[in-house]
Amino acid sequence: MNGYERRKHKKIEQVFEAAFQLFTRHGYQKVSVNEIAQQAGVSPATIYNYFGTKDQLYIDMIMNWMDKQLAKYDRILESDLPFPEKTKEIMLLEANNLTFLSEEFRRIQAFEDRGIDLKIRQESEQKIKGFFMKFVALGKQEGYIDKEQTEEVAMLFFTMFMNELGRRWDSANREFAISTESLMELFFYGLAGQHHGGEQR
Amino acid sequence: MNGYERRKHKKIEQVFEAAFQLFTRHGYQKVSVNEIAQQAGVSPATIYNYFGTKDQLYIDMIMNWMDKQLAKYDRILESDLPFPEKTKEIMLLEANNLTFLSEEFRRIQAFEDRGIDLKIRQESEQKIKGFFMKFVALGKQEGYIDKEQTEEVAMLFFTMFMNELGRRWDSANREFAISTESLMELFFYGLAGQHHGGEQR
Amino acid sequence: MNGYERRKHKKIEQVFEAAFQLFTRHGYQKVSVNEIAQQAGVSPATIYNYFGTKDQLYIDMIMNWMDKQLAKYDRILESDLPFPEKTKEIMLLEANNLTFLSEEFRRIQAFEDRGIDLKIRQESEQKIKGFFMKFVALGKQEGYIDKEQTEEVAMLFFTMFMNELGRRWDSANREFAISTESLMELFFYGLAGQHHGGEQR
Amino acid sequence: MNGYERRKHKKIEQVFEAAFQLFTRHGYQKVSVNEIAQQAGVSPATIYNYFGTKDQLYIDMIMNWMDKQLAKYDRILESDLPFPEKTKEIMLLEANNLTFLSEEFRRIQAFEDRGIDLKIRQESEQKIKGFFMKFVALGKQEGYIDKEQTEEVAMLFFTMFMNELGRRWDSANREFAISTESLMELFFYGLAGQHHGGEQR
DNA sequence: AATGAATGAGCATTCATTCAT
DNA sequence: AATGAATGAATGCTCATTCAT
Repeated sequence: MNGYERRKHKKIEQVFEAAFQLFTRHGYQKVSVNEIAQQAGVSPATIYNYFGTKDQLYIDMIMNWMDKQLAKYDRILESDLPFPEKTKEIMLLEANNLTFLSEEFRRIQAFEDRGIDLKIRQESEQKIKGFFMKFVALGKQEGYIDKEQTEEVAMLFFTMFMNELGRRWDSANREFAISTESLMELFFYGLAGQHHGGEQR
Repeated sequence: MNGYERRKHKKIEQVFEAAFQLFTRHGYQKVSVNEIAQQAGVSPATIYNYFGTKDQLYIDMIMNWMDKQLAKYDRILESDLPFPEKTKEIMLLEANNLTFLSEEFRRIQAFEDRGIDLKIRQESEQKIKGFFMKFVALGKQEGYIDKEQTEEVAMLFFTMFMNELGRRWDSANREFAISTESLMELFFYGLAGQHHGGEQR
Repeated sequence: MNGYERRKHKKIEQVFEAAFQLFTRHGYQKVSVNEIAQQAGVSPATIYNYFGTKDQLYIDMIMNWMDKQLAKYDRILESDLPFPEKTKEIMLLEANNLTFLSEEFRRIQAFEDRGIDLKIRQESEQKIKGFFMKFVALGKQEGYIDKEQTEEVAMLFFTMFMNELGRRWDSANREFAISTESLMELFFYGLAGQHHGGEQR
Repeated sequence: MNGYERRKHKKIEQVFEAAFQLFTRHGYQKVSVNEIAQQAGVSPATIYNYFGTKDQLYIDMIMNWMDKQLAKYDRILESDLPFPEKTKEIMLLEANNLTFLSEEFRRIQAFEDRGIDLKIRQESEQKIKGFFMKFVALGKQEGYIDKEQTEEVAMLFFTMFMNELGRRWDSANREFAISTESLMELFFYGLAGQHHGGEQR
């Protein structure tokens, strides 16, 4: 990377950071490109030079952010912790960011019809899936996940929890924080609890 | 109700319906009051006569909608179905609406500081809680919910599922629909599944 | 006046009073007909039944108010006070209303092109002029007004003072109140003061 | 000033001019920002880029205009004319603008509570006061203003005349124009006239 | 390559006025 | 005679985007 490219890269990073902060704090619609430009210390025109549209800036920023997150999770997965600890770790580590991730995923779908570069998306989704496959496989292997469970269902269940945790985290200061113990309990054994027999139903 | 009031009531309902459709389809920010007015067949000024602001229209519409939903759920709760069937029914019946409900709840909090009529909100929240209390009590009584479980945690868990179902429903046409069987299974017995012993951990 | 007419008259008076209060406090443009209707305890439609337009309401209200004011001033003129006292009395009595009167007069001119009933205006102007003629004649007779002075010029001078007094009165609570002594002094003897010789110029 | 700044400055001047014309002709409320933009040959957004609000545009425009006026008056004060001539000159020179100046001053006070930049205002008021001090001092020195007169009262009296002149000028085409001779006479010697003895009162 | 300046289309909101009852 | 309800047109202001430099 020469001088030009380094500066360019740095500006892009500044834009990503400003965009992330503002979008997560106030939502996509409430943040103007000019605000982002100002906070990033560049001109709005520069943003358009790089990203073309506000939508594209948004998407690129998410992708960038997601890559960073997944790298973190991978590191945890490869650590020596027992499975439930890894789970808790990942869930809690960035819980306050997770709502953002999942909600934005849906939003991205709304953009699709505008000719977004699908390759990047699919690539990222591939990465997410890769992470989950590893996660579920590990859980099964260590006996914490029913072997009959498909990866897809487990993935859904896991993200569901992450989302919810993110939500609770966010509003924690307000009404109630949930005990992570109860949460793990629910995660692994459901509403019926750990000690249910099999007689119902 | 005389002629005036009947017409007034009808117009309000038309506005609620148009607002619901448009807001759920395109999101709060993307829908203009004029659009709603047009679709409802009234003038924008009429909307402002009734609701005062776009925010308030939004909130009132949600409250109205929520009341209707809860009435439906209540009816199901009071039916003769077995508990898991009731659960499934409620979760699925209006699954496509549920994302909306839960996401909007959070959004409403953002309005709070603008002097929203708290009474109405609290009243509605009371109703929701009332429904959950009944639901959880029933589940415990019929042995499907661990008696140690608090209402709050159960409530969280339930809404979490509803949200997720709503989400999947929405994108069902695309990649994967989840089997409701797996879902119920997860709901009651968690990731570890129905037949786990107690030996792990 | 029978029952109908009495009620009608009363409503009109209520409207006049509300309109006067609101217009003087907030200005013509900032006050809506609906506000006036509400404060007067009638429906906006009623106002339109009586006055036809906002403009006309405005004009009628001014005329009504002016008649009442002039009646007061007439009573003072006919009293036994010495001329400067009468002058001071009239200037101060309703000083806080005067700004309104004079400023609105100009505003009325802006309405003219919309076919306002000129008769009423001219009639009122006639009354004002009548009052001034009496006032100036009295002043001359008692030696307080230079006999060479025309009525028109004296009238202008007098209203100028009234206006200014109104203004100062209004902002009195804020910066400076002017001494009525200085004012009277200026009124009768100008900037050069009472004791000027004739040597300048 | 480079190319950018020159163009920017020019646009601002265009906006000031359009705003001045329209506001003075039709009043603050009757003129829309879009109209000003159109007459100035810029987009409404440009106006908002520079001024932020209609209120602020208004205030800035007044301040700009006032500075220009005061510069003119200063030049007259420093000329070789005798004092009454200077007075007449200043009063008449821009008489048609004066109503505007004084009336708007009051209006500006109404803006105060909205966080207007007080520094600019105070600075301008300082300038006005500076002009008056000079004016009154000169008048006293040349024997046209009673040495007992305070600056404040003299200032009030002077602006009162300016206002009234402005008013008459405006409606000059209609009913009566006032002779500047009479006016000067009144200004210096009041209603009692130049030749009054001291025997009244 | 980067930017300051400019914009047009759009949005929430208001208000004088009308009309069915 | 009086009104509650309804409205269309207008207004202040915003923002994604473009363009001259």
